[in-house]
Amino acid sequence: MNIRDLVYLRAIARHRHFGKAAENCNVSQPTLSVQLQKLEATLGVILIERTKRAAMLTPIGEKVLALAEDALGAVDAIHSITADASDPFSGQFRFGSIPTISPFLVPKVLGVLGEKFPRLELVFRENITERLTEDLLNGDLDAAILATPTETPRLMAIPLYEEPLMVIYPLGHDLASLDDLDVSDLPLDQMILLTEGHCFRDQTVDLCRLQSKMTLSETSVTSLETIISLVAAGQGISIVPALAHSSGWLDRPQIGVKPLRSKTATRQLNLTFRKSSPRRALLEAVAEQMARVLREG
Amino acid sequence: MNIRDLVYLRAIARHRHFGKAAENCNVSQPTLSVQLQKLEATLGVILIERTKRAAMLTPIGEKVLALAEDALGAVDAIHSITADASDPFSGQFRFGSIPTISPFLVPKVLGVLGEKFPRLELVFRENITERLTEDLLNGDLDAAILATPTETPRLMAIPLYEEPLMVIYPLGHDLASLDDLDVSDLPLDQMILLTEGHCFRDQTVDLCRLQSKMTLSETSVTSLETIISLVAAGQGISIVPALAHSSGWLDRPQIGVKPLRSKTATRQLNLTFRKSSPRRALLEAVAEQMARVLREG
DNA sequence: TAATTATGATAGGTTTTGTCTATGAACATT
DNA sequence: AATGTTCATAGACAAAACCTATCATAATTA
Repeated sequence: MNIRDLVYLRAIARHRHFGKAAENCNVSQPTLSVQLQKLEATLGVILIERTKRAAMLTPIGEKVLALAEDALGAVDAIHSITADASDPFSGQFRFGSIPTISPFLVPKVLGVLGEKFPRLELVFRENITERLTEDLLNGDLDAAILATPTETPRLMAIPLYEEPLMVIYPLGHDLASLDDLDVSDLPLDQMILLTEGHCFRDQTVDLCRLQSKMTLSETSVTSLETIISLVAAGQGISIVPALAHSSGWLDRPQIGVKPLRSKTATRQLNLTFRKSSPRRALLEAVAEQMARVLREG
Repeated sequence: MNIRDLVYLRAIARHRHFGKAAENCNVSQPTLSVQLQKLEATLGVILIERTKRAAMLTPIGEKVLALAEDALGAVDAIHSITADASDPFSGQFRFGSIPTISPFLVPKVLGVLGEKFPRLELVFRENITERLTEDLLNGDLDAAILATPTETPRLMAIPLYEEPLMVIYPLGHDLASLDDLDVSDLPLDQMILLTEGHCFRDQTVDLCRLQSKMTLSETSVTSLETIISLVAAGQGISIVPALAHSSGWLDRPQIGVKPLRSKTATRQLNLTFRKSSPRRALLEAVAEQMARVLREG
């Protein structure tokens, strides 16, 4: 059976006339005759009672027509939702980011994207890199802002921003007197870290292990906010992403902030998504907006 | 768009794999690839995100699939109701008969048809010939038991029974002494007739005008039952169909019954229906049962 | 009653669509 | 690097839909 046949049936039922129905369907009258006969043959039932005066539905034809209208309604609905969705900048856009980025970036990004792509329905989800990657792979997420290069073969990334890292310390700390900080200058035993699972912890730890021989502290907390509070309370020092500074999170009287000199003391923010994603154009446009927000603040 | 394409979409969505879906649909994998691409092209939307690992639905694909399932459900329903209805002795059978037949015939006919055709859903409607003919023509009725030959060109009839006519009179009436009655023997001024619209009135009047010069009475009532009551009360005589007699309606102590001698004093009962009716087999079987009931009582 | 008109069915040929096999390209796994 | 898996592409072939021309039958009109 063909959807076209159901359209023909509907037309014949409405016009009660093969010729007019054919005209309405933009086909010839024999086409309609033949196709309806085929439909009737496949169903094993006479749907239309033919007269020279009027073609009328049989009782079973009425029932079939009612169901055909249901089917055609669903098909029409498919056409209408896909017509809307053929605009690449419409529909849901589900993206995530990691906890060490989202508080500084996402509020602004949501605002800008909402303004630039008003037909886009934005859905945001915060999680650690591992979970976001899973969600990307199984299709629950369209994109994620990550700070780690994509190792998963099915994913790819557009670079957004190379973010410097900053040292924060209590104002009275020895570090306050040094001008140009390097990792080797840091008292690593005083370092407050994020707990396992945060990619930013791994990056910090790698950086320290690479550039300093001092033993790392084992103090760890679950959020940058807690780190900042502890530093403000004079409980240690830490390394935080520059965005935390430019977003005003470090504007506290008890905290000093200094950049790290090393060129490797940065993290690379990327917009990561499936290589197979059919929404490349949208993803690139979104990445461009995000990069602009990051550059221009 | 083709219903088959929706089946393919569903299969790919379920198996998340073109090859397995193709196997499931009994077609080759390229067929599925090509057809899905065509579907996506006509809709202007990517429905499936292809990976070497799994083929997964895009968000719009999910929505389209949901609607496709609706459409396929309706199509399945069409197949299932038509499979049931392909039995010619199933479904609704809507028939009617005129008031001067139905009380004697329909109770028995309903019983017999219900027994012989248990899958048939019988719907009965009593009305005068004119209304029944209208209902036949516009398709609201499948058949009607009428006592008039079909004049309408689009209708045809199967003869059921040639029914004699009987004279009824009050027991003390003059007619009681005559043996073999003819219309010309009847005192037409005492005749009680049915009201206009009943074909049986017309037939009676025609018969009397043809075979007698006496002026007809103008007394008329709306039912045979009233006629019988009036005759029983000694208010006149009448002509009634033989079925009224054989059905026991005339078994009253005050009423005498005699047949009319004339060979034209009969009415022909027919099963009338549209020439174009697609249910010829059923109609003929039904007519046969009705004729049997009429013959065998 | 006969001619005319209207309607749906049928036949034969053309175009469009669907399907197959064979093969290719991209990626994942060994 | 080699192998295997997966979907896409190409070209040939088959099926289906469609069109024009024509027919048969019924309804209408002369």
